[in-house]
Amino acid sequence: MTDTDNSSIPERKRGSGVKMVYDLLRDEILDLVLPPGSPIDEAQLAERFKMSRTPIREALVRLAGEGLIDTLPNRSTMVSNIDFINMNTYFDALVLMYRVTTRLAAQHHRTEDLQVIRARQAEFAAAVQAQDALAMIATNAALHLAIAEAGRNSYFTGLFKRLLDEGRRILRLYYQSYDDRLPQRFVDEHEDMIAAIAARDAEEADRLARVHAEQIVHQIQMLFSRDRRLDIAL
Amino acid sequence: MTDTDNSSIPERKRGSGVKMVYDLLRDEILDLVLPPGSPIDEAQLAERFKMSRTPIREALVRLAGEGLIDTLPNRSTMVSNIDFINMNTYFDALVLMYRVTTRLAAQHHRTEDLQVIRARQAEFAAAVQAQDALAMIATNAALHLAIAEAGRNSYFTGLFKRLLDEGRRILRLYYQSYDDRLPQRFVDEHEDMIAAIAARDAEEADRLARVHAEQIVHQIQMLFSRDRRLDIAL
DNA sequence: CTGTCGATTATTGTCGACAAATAAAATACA
DNA sequence: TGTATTTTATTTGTCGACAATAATCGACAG
Repeated sequence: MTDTDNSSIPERKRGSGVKMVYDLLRDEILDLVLPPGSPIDEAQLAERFKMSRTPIREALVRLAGEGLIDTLPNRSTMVSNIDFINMNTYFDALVLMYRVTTRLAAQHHRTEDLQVIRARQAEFAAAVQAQDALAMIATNAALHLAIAEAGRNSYFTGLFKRLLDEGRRILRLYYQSYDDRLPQRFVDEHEDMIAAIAARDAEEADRLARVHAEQIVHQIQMLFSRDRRLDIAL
Repeated sequence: MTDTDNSSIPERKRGSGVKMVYDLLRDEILDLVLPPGSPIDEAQLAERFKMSRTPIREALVRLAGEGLIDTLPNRSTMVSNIDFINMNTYFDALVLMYRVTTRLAAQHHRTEDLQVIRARQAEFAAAVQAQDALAMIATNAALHLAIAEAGRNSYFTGLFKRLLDEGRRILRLYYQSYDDRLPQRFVDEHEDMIAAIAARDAEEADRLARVHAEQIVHQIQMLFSRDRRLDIAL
């Protein structure tokens, strides 16, 4: 698994290595390619990327800043665990952000925003049709971020993006539990939300977003209460 | 300003240097000791703290991750500017967090939480009495964080803490504009909020928090629209 | 006098090596 | 045979030096 051919990229630009390592590790962690608890070895990464430990270290510091890896002083560093204990508090925050961003979108969107939103919705529907779990996660996030953008509050958008990223691992578990048979229902709910936004009905948009979010959260909670094996596996 | 006597701490423990530099720079930035735009020189800091550039660099990476410093590649790094353009979006987020945390506190607090909250309120009142602006910022944040803790949602508490930290520089400008003659009104509003929490009246707690937050925001906006010199000064 | 080009300089990004710290292994001892 | 202690090994944290890059300064042409 360590024999990825990187001999084809012998030349790197100064300063690009950190970002490359950071992005790659981040994706691998969030997509559960590196499951929680996986050891992160600096020397190994240094060899793999043909660079010194210094830039590797910088990437790891950034990942640690986002809470994606845990570093015990002078000892090993590993992929951080998914916090199942505080999961409900996370979901509360997620529901709130769903509501707020959708409500603001209904209030402040412009006509051109709707085109972007509908395009994202079409992509999500396509992912659902194709039964591609990873694409569903990505396009769903893109759709809701497009809605958030239409709300014209960059701060909320940033918070929301952060929140979605943090939950990506949980969503990954959720969607893969579906075995890629998937919820057409989400597509319909999205359609209703978009309609409410277009009608500038803030209250209805808020309500629909709440129902939509709580429904997803409820299903995820069902999954984790039904299937305790996941706790052991991680 | 660079001749702080650090000769008295010749011995540092392995790994403590990064945290020391990080904490110090963070405080200096947030308290406007290092105003926005101040250059950050690695070599200078290395000499000042009698350590290599490597740990300095790690501290800077973390600060950059929080957006407190801006790093242009291969060139200088400086204290980041306060984002006055998106300030209103920040305030919206702040108001929302004030409301949510206070509402949750009314719903979920335990009796022992109230003791902590009242202690923080007393400290805030003392800071107001003493006309100590920095202490007011700190104790006000501590009070609202205590309320957030009582809401029993660690995720919201974390978000709120982050938000308050990010706004610390703006609040610093605000409070110092008061010339330390200060709003007894805030103390009273806090009292009302605490009473609503104690009575477990979520709606009233939410309403009071909203009024409280919007009132502060309004005053800050007044300050910045009245006093455009601040834009130039930074 | 002004603008462009090139050399100098200053600062960052990266490297390889060493030192400190901890865990694991090996050894001594009861 | 089991436990305590020493030794070894592995990995992290730190250092000083070097390489790359952009700003600065100055020479020179217009």
